[in-house]
Amino acid sequence: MNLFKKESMKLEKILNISVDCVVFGYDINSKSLNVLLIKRYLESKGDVLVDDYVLTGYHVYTHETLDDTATRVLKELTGLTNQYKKQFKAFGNPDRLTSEKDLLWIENEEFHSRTITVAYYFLLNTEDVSLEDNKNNAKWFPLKDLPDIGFDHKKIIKEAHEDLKIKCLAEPIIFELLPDKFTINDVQDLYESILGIEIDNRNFRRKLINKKYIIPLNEKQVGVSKKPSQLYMFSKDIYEKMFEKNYLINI
Amino acid sequence: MNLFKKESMKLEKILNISVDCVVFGYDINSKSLNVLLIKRYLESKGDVLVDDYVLTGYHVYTHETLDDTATRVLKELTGLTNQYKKQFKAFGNPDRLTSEKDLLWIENEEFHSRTITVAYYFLLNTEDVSLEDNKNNAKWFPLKDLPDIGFDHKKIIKEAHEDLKIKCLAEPIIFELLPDKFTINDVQDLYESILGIEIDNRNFRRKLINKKYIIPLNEKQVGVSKKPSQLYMFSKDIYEKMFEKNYLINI
DNA sequence: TTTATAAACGTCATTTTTACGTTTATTTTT
DNA sequence: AAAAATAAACGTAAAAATGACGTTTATAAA
Repeated sequence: MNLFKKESMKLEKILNISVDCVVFGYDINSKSLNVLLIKRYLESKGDVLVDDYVLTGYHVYTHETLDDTATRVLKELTGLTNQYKKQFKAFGNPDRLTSEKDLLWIENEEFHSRTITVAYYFLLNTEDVSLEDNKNNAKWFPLKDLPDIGFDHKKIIKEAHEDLKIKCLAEPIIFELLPDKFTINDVQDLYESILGIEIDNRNFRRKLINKKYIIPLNEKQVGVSKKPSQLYMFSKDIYEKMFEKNYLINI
Repeated sequence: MNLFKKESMKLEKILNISVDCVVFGYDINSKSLNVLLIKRYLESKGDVLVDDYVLTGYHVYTHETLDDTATRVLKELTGLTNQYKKQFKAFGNPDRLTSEKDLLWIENEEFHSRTITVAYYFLLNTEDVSLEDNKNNAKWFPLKDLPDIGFDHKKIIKEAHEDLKIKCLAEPIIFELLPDKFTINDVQDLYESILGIEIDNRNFRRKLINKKYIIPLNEKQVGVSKKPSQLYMFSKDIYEKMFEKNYLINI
């Protein structure tokens, strides 16, 4: 988006179309795959009417692309702009926002109950996000221990996770969730978190170390008790240069 | 969709949301992967204003799911209702319907220029569709030799094809494009059409024959010159029973 | 100095893939 | 009726990848 556009065009929302973002963040210390959610709270006359969490999202503006909407939404919540982003599905069931809580919430907001949302997921590592004084009461939740979630966002998170599972097997997007310098075990732990499986460390290590784009650094972990492990980085450049589509039919 | 809904609810279109369908059909005789397109023709005072092809699609009704819209659109064009269907992407660039021809067309129609479309693809075999006296002038075109195409539908077809390429490597959707009885070479030809690669017949044949869900029939091809080949069928049942998610990390 | 432990390396059998050569069954031609 | 042509189908051996383990090593803590 350029400034010209921003200033000269009215920011006109499309009231029945939104983008919702599943922000996945991996916490390398707790080895937890997390989702960033924002608080939805409404009370009236002392009664708590709505108190749960939802995905971050917003309407699409008439002048912007869906990708731009997603980018904007992530930026507003986290300040980040260059994270891996994938549009994975549109959700448009007529009853998707029709629970009692959702209707109460919508009354207070400026959007239709019959809204179709285009869902994206983002990949980043938890440490890159500062949640100090964010207006939305955003909070990380482990994917395995989600709170009460509004709208149809639980379903959206589940489908994002399914897409991520498939995608991380075929593309090196796993590194988007890790810091620049990581250990082989970090990668394994993350795969195990995403896929919900156990992997043999010795075989996994061999496989990864043999990749030319997994580059050992002249550094080791510091501040760990026990043997500190070797740090590696992922070279996207090398990956892309050596990449040739592998048409392995695997049915 | 049930009759009750159909009769009691007004069919109210959401004017800025549509579903477009990329109908892939494989023609086993010509070994051609085809796309079903409908004619878009407009003239005024003897001048031909618009004359090209587009995907079949329609608005989403307020009371129906996106999946239902796609199913409805396919049925109206082909009469078919049980084909493999996949929602693969939403397209919502603000300029996606703003070429001169598109604007002329839209004037005559009942939808917004700022429409977001949710794109699906369907898989079937060309022979299952009868195009006799269809109102839309629908026609099959080889994916490799598409005509002049309106809106952003060329892009949509391209992305559908990319999704199909990836998907057919990991799931047995290839059989959705073939007749019930097929030869090993049919499957190979189809993979080659979709992926645009050449496959070693001897290795491919061995691989496929060893699958328990590829079942040899007591039948051979008839009416071919040269050695007639063995016919096989695909058993979805067996596939699903023996299936266990294979978490092969392939990056 | 010893101990505990996670990291890192090694081995071998099995399976899968790759890259070819050969045989077989059928139709068409002679 | 035999021969020729050809697509279908089968076979083999080397190389690569995987799976299932056992062993060694480097470090911090005891």
